[in-house]
Amino acid sequence: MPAQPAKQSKVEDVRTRTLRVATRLLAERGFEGTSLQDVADEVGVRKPSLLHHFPSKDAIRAAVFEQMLQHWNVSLPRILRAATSGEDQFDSVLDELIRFFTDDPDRARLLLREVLDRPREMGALVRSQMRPWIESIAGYIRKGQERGALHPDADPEAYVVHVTTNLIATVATQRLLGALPLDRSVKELVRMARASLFLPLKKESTKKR
Amino acid sequence: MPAQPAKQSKVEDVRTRTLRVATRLLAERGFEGTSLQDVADEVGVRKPSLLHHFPSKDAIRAAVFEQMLQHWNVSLPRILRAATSGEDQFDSVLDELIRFFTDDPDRARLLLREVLDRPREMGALVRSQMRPWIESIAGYIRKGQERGALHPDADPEAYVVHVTTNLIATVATQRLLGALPLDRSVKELVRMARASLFLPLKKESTKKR
DNA sequence: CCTACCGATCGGTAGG
DNA sequence: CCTACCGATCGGTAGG
Repeated sequence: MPAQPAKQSKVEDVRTRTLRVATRLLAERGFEGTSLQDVADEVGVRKPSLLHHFPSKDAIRAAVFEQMLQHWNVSLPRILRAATSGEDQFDSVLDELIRFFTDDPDRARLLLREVLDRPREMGALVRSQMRPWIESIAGYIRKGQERGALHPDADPEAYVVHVTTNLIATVATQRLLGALPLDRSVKELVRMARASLFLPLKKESTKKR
Repeated sequence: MPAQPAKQSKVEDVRTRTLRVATRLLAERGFEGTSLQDVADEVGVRKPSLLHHFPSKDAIRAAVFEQMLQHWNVSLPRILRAATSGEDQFDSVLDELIRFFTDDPDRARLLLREVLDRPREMGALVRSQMRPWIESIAGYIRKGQERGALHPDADPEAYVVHVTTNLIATVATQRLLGALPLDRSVKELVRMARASLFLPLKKESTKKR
């Protein structure tokens, strides 16, 4: 039965379990609120064993964050593809964005904590990694404005940032506050995003459909 | 020259200075990321002196938070008055809300951290303290919907929560990310809030003005 | 991946 | 408001 070689016989190795446990604890309690002992206890090893797999506590935080960035880089092509495809560009992009954060709400909490705890580092990361994505979406909005299909006074960059910020904050604080059901919050967020971007249909313009 | 009685001769007493310093540090670094030593150093006293004025570190956090709630309770009547006054109800309420958080961005950061760190306690507080305010504003929105002046498919409670959440998250992360200027972000937030609530003017309805 | 241990710092107390 | 001090826990290392 244990036919696999020893190196991969474990269902899930310590490194993988550490990342999974640390993601949850760092999202819930923050970096300073999470001790290596907490992580070790839930992983099921002794504290020094963690530091065999990661050189320091901060390296665990960095690895957790990078893992999230890798998930984002997997989702990003789908988002940008959605932005160039046919009709439902807007809903497709927003759906992918919603999926990314609702798939694992810890992503939203982790991101929010990083922004609060490490503003300079996150600012640099936004400028280098997120900016191109924001500009890409903002570019499509500008084209829509030139076609007369979108609100001409919308500020494309600020709009994209707001929709994203609102989504992250909503997902991060949702199950925590437990006030409104998440699907109801997200539905209203989508309605607000649409209503504040699309111009109401006039009788003249669109002919097809 | 030192004509004042000794009891109030200090420009600012230790308790007041502690609250001011702790507000900033707790907003910037969070509860677990701030030590009593950090606070004592900036206040300019020894650590045990803080614990003469406050029974514990958690009591300092609670006092800082309650001070913010008191500021909110000062602003709240102005907000609700704005909601019942004449024409510019919407802008007045939103202006007061914007003023509350931009007056001291640490309020937004503190609130966000509390929601992340103490979800259950904050959930209870929202339900007991914020709910009436949310319902009040949502009530005005419902009336507007019945008059046919506002988007009929808007979800009033979810709408109010989203505008507030977005404002808090935007102010909290603003100077930190340093991407868009705050006034530009806030301007777009107001535009989005208006455009997603008010129906575009039709030719028939309004006669006065 | 373990036991054993390190110096530093934590929140908090005693006692004046 | 201070000095002196407490036990507990922190991240991390030695060495096997």
